[in-house]
Amino acid sequence: MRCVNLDMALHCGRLGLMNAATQTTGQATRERLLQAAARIVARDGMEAATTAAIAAEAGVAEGTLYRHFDSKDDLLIASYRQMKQEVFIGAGQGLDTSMAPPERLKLTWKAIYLAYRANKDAFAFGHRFAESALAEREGGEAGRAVARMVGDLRKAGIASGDFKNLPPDLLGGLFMAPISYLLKAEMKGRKWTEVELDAAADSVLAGWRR
Amino acid sequence: MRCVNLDMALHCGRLGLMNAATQTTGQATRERLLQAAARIVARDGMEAATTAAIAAEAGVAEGTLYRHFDSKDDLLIASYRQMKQEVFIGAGQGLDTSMAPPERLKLTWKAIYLAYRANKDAFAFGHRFAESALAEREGGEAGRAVARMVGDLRKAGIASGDFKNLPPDLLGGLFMAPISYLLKAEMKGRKWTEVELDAAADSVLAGWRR
DNA sequence: GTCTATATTTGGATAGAC
DNA sequence: GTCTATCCAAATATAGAC
Repeated sequence: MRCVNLDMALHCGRLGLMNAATQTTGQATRERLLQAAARIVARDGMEAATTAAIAAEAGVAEGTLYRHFDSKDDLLIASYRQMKQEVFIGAGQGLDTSMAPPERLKLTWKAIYLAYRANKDAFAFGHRFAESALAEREGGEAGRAVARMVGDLRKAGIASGDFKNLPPDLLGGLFMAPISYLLKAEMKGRKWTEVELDAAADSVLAGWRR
Repeated sequence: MRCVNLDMALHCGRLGLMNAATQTTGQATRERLLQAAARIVARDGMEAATTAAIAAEAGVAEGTLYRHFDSKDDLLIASYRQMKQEVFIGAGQGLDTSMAPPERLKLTWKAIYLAYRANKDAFAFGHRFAESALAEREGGEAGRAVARMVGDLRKAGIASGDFKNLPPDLLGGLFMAPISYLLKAEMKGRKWTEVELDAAADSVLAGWRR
């Protein structure tokens, strides 16, 4: 049972009655705050991510938040960076970079799509955060991993003569944009079949091909 | 000179000193509120669109807002619908539906892109609004015009044998997603050349082609 | 390191004069 | 229809006990 609000906190034994054993949970608390923030934004939007809501969702007191972060905004930014990191570690695993670029593009595209789909909360959070004014304070560091992945792919394909020689950011856009679009549709209830996903990957590939 | 804050309002003669001639500005005030809201969201994000900020930007008192809208949320929704309406009226004008589907796709794609680019505020506002929790209350009515435009195009191209027979929402996504992506990049300072835009339109077309 | 309690500011919305 | 003045609730952040 998770401690998500005051009532449940009673049952979880965390109402000012901590002993020496439970007091060394500093890192764990920080972690719970990061995840709580992401969960709330994903579920109810940036506006809903108040300090009170985040603390309640994490099962800690509001004041505790400020022991781990300087401000609410700092917490949200930290949460965003961590999420991006985790999703792309997952997506990058097991991708063979030695195969032919067209094939590799399709597999990479699907891998990123599936990584996000496996964690829709992460995607919803990321999207909402990115559209908020807070994104400007983040500095864009979080997106660098994606850019590198796509950039490597592009180089290989241009070298092999498979892909158009277009700027990396343009090809990156043509690659990532449909992923976002399809995932947003999924969040609204649309279920894409395997065939449709494959067709989408084919279309992205067709857009890159010479 | 526009009356955007209290100081300027002094010079514009609107501090409780309205006469018979200026009192019949009901519709104009409503209009200014709609535009003020959009401008603030575009510039500083949804979080910045407080009743105080909107009223100040429109050059009216905070209380006046509630003479024209039931709530702040209603005002934002109304503003969003009006913006979508206006942008797509602009984009749809002068498009020849009798030309060959591939050519027509490219021109339509560019027309929508340019319509948004001509009014970046509208695009920024639309995007931020769409990612907010408020979007769920809007009902999706605003997007129907786009769906129809793309749907007609798809039918013509399938009939002529030019396009793949994929679901309308999938093709719609492959069509619209790059537009959003490229515009967001422009808002961050990237300038797309004519050649690059044409290449992007070609890629979208390639994705639709059989 | 966490909690409770509280200070302070800001936000949405209303009342009533003109 | 608009303004001024105000109410009330909610939000961020801090203080101080344990």
